[in-house]
Amino acid sequence: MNKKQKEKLMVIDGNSLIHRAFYALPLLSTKDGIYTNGVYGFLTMLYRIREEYHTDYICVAFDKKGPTFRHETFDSYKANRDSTPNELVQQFPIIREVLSAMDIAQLELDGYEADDIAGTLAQLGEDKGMEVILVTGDRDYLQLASDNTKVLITKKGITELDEYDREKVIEEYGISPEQLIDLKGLMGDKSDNIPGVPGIGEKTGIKLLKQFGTMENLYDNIDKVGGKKTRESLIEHKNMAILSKTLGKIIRNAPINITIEQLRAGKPDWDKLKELYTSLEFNSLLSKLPEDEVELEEPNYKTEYIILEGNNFKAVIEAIKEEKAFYFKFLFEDDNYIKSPILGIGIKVGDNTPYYIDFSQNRVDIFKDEFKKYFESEDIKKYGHMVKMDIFALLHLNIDISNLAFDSVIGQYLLNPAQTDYSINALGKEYLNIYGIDKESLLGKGKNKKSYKDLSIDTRAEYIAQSLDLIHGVRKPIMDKIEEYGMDKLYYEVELPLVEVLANMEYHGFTVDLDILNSLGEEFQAQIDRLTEEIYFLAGREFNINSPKQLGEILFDELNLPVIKRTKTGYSTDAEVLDKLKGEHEIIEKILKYRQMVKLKSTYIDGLINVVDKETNKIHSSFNQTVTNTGRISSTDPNLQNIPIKTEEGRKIRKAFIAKNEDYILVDADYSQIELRVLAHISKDPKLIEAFHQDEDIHTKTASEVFHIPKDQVTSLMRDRAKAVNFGIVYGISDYGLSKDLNISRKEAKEYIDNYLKNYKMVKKYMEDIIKMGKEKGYVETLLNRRRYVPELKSRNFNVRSFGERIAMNTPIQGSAADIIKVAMVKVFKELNRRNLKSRLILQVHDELVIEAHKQEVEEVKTIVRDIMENAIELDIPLKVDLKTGVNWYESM
DNA sequence: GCGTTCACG
DNA sequence: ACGTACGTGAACGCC
Repeated sequence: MNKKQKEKLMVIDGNSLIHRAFYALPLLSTKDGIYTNGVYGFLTMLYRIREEYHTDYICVAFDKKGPTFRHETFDSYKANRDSTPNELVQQFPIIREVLSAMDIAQLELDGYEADDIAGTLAQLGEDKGMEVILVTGDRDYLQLASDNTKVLITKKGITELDEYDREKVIEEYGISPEQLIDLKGLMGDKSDNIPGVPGIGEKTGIKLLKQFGTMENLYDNIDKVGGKKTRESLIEHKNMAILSKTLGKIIRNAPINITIEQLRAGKPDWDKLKELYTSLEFNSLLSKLPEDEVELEEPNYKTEYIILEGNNFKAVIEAIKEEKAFYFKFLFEDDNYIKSPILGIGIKVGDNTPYYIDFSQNRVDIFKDEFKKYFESEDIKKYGHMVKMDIFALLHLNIDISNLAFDSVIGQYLLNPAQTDYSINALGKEYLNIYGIDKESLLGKGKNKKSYKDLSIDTRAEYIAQSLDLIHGVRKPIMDKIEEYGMDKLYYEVELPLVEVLANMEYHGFTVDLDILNSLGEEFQAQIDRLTEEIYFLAGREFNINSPKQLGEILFDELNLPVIKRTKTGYSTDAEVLDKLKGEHEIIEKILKYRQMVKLKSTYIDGLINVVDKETNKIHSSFNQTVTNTGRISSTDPNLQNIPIKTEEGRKIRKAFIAKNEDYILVDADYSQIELRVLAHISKDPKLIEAFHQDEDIHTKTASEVFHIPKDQVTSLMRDRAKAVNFGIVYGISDYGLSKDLNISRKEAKEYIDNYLKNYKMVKKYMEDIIKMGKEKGYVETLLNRRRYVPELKSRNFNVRSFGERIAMNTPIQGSAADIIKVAMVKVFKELNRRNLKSRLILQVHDELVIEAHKQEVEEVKTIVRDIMENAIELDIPLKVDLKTGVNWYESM
């Protein structure tokens, strides 16, 4: 069957929500005295709801002024209602204007109320097989709840909503949505002045309906009603009961003249909305409007440039010597600089017009002859953007850069590590309001995307020149902020020098043995083939085991295994679920094994073989310095930071990672428990500090504290659990997370955590303080003043806020550990160079460095690396490094 | 292009 | 009452 996503319709009761907003908020007004609290509250709710429930169709229903059929049926309907206060009446036209600007349909109907419109549209929607969402503050709507219609009712205030479907109504009231109409007939409704039957309230009403089902059936069997008084009242007020039921029933077939298609969510008039929000002084809503329109995206900056031909470099070189600094940027054929030839270079000095040297016709040699010494000069500063690319090019040209003084990407990353676009155009927009030449308009996209080499030399020059102008423009504002935030040390001593280290790691690469990868691949493939047959046999048919959807059908529809968990698209079949199903069917273990093997084969065997340079047998990963929110480095194409180690089969892949030739060997240095040591230092917890000074086994120690038992009686199960507790502490603990990890009850998990925090009191205090500080300042910091902003801490949404709290607890720990190893990397790199050693740093895996060491240098390298890593940053606890050597990465770990 | 799953620290 | 562990990247299915 075609399971197309159902279309969704939302109907909002305008009157109800505006009333709710008006009474929930203080009487706000603009400086001109226009009351706005109802409008503001309504719009806040509207934004909130639309964020959570994305619907294809939306409309707002209003009550029509004047009498309705209910007044005609019953004179005193709503007779006791206070009239709407004038302060609120004024606000209705404003709301209507805003809704028009949003292009949201508004419906009203002579003789009917908003709920009748909602009821009718819900019926129409359900008939068309849609999912309907009704939003109101009026509990009478619950009679409309069904399997396909959800009713959202405002709880207290304006921010929280309860969601009801048929099941939830039954759960809460014990009777069905339809029976709520009968209930209203029996008990009446004070606010609408519907009388009902005197003496019958909610309790009695529900009891009666549970017994008799409907009001009609109740009267047919009136003798069976227990309680003399109730029975007599029912008989006496039978007419009123029936009338009340009629009044309370929401109409589902009102004569509305509209098709659902007309309610499709349209395109807002942004200018009009901006004008309205400005005049209403809704500043928080202004920020929800999209940034200034696309029209400004046209380039608004004209670049000048000079193309250097022949041998006339005198002017540039004089300027460089005079200024003692220059901006530079290489142009590659395409963005993948690791594989791509170099096309040319741009150079700019101070405010001067940028120069461009194209490398066609061997002009690269001329460039080298003229400029190498300035790149290598310690006295001349170099400024750039994404300088790692440029250093990569310089390494190709055998130029050894000195005095790198600015990289705009690195600067901006420190100012805001959460940013995703650090392109020079993005920075130009942010700092200079300059909209530069768009790369896409230059090269196109998709499969017809051009390469820079398809561009004329003039276009190449203009493009590079503009980048240089922008780098020049953003340098000062970025550096001012770096200094203002106290991050200059982190910038100049850690991040900027690290750029060169990473470029060298990428350039050098990690050698692999393809024979080993190939033969492991054959082993894995044989297992996959065998498992595939077995799984097909056990399932009774062939299917795509790799498709979670098809696998779900086999397991839960055909084999009828219990459903443990669902994803938003269907059954979940992840390892956690399969683990719980292990005892239920022998197919489960086969699937787990199959998944593991497929992962190893496709990602690590085929994936790695794909990226090996077949000339040199080397893999050149990219190490990205501006991706993570915490300060860690990431690795792509391929990711060398997640090569398997936890299972023996996977771990064997590391046998393929080798030193470049027989004169070399791998040295692997990893920090022992760096994050817990950092926690000890930051929290200053005396017990934790003492434990590390004694070099105790920290998980055993934790187990003995948490389980109140001497260390020599700690079992391996206890140690494993304590280890999980320690992880939890580092991640920002929650009993739920720990209980899931250990497969224990939340109560038990909470006991572990409480015990931990009772023992490590300063850790507890750290957790509380860091959350408080993060909330006050808006960000948290690492040991070296690296910042991460945590706006989530101020969220009113519990989940978002809790997430913020875990970020606040975890980031200083994870980020400080990242600071430490970065410092160590820079120092190791410099020291290997200073001593003119042949050994090279080739990989970092968060708490581990891999060095390809010359065999004659091994002992020296080990001493250097240990010394530098253990003393990278002075802390209250010792840092400990484990060192191993081996002919491959399997042996050296 | 997004969702699910799973590899690592 | 709420309902998740922190940080990443790649392969694959599916639309």
